[in-house]
Amino acid sequence: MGFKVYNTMSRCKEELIPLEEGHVRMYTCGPTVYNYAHIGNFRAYMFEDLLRRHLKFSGFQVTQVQNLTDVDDKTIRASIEQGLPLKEYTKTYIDAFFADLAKLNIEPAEHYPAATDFIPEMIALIEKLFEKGYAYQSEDGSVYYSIDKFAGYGKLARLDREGMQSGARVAQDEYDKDNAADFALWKAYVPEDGDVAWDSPWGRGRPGWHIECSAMSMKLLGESFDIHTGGVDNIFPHHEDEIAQSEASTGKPYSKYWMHCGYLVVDGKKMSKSLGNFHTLREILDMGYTGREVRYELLSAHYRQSLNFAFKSLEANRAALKRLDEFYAKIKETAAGGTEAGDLPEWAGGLRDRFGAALDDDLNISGALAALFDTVHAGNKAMAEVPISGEQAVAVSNLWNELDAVLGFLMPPEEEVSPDVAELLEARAAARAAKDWAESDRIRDALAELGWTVKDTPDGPKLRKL
RNA sequence: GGUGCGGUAGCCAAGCGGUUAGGCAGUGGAUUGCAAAUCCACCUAGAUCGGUUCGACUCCGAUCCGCACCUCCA
Repeated sequence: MGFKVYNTMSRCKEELIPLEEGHVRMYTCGPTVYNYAHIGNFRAYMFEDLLRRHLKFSGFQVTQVQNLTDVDDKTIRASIEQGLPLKEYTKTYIDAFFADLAKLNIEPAEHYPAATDFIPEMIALIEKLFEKGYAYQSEDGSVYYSIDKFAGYGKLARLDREGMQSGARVAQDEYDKDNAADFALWKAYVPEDGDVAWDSPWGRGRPGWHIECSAMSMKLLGESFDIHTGGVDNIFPHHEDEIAQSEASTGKPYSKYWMHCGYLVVDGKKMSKSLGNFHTLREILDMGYTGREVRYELLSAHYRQSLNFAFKSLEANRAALKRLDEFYAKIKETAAGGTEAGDLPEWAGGLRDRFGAALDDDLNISGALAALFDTVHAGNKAMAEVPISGEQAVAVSNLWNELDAVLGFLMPPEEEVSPDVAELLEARAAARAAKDWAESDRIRDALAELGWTVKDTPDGPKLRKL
């Protein structure tokens, strides 16, 4: 049984069979670097991270490309407002983006092409579209794509061209186009663009939004590749237009599978700047939540489902992670006595298969987590009766590492015990030996203030980070 | 108007035509010097109305409600 993914193109789950055996090439739409990304954006990058990690877990080699959109209306406007060159302006947010990815333990992609580094490729692609008769230049100098020329236009979004109601935005934008729905490949220079412009066969200007993804994906992954992802809001127009540009220029199928994640919502509404209900990652971290807790939150609902963000769930995640950490700590303590990995204890035997099978079903993370927690429960119960051997513990620990390669939140943060904490712990042990409970409790409170819980177990006191 | 997604216990969230999903919270108990952790027990759902079926949360239809997209929002 292979890995089945829901393909937006067919609206069905299909088994993932890469064009090149054993190697999945995927293009994941990345951030527009005009501001800090909000966690709604990271929901998408988190879904892509789970996808790539599960592909690797399943034995595929992965080549992932994630673009950085560093030129568009918003970046240009903001850089001019701040009086900074475009590159300098976007650098801040590109750096912030990578810092945030690291906080969330999102694995880096193989390539992060920036749009402004691929202008020649975009121009070449537009020239090809001219040659093939899909592009035309309007009076203002801009170049448009004629959607009427491309028979497959609308196949991804399943547009009913007749039933389309022109939105307010179309009306303002219809000036020189053959068809109001035609989209820009190249935008002629306007003074508002400042010094952001490139020379092209059609005069100075800058690329349209969709062309960068077509140019960069085909350059780095080939004219046909396996998976293209993004948020559901990208289905139309962005991905539809990418297909039109790419397939018209090459005559070949573009991406084989299209995967789209649902929104992150706050109070039932899409997170957006206009509603003022968005949160950046740094803001959440400043409130004292950890990247790990946010990772768990963003990962714990199925990717095609909308995910309701709430601080209350971050609290719940903290408790759930604590349960996992408690279990793992127990395993590690036992594993310290064994060197070679032995057989898994019976209660952990089916976990890997159950976990993998759940994710094979279009990344059913809930099923995978249920398998994990069931095992923790079974393990706690079994170990309370009969301790496992060091060799078995090593086997469980290895399994945990293997699953963490997919989940990225199983490994507890390092806990370094400072000397004064260690001293307090000893003093408390002495007080307890002398049955001086008042002193013992006082020291426990002192430790709590330093951020540590102490637990008295049959094997002696154990420290845990609060 | 077109297209798509969804409504599951206090909250979050899955699978499944009949057999306990899971997490968090809550209650009672075991354990503990007291705790913590853990275990045991309890609480235990399927928007509404029809239909199919021996049997439906699961399939079909209708209705209601919520959300999103319909030209540069992940």
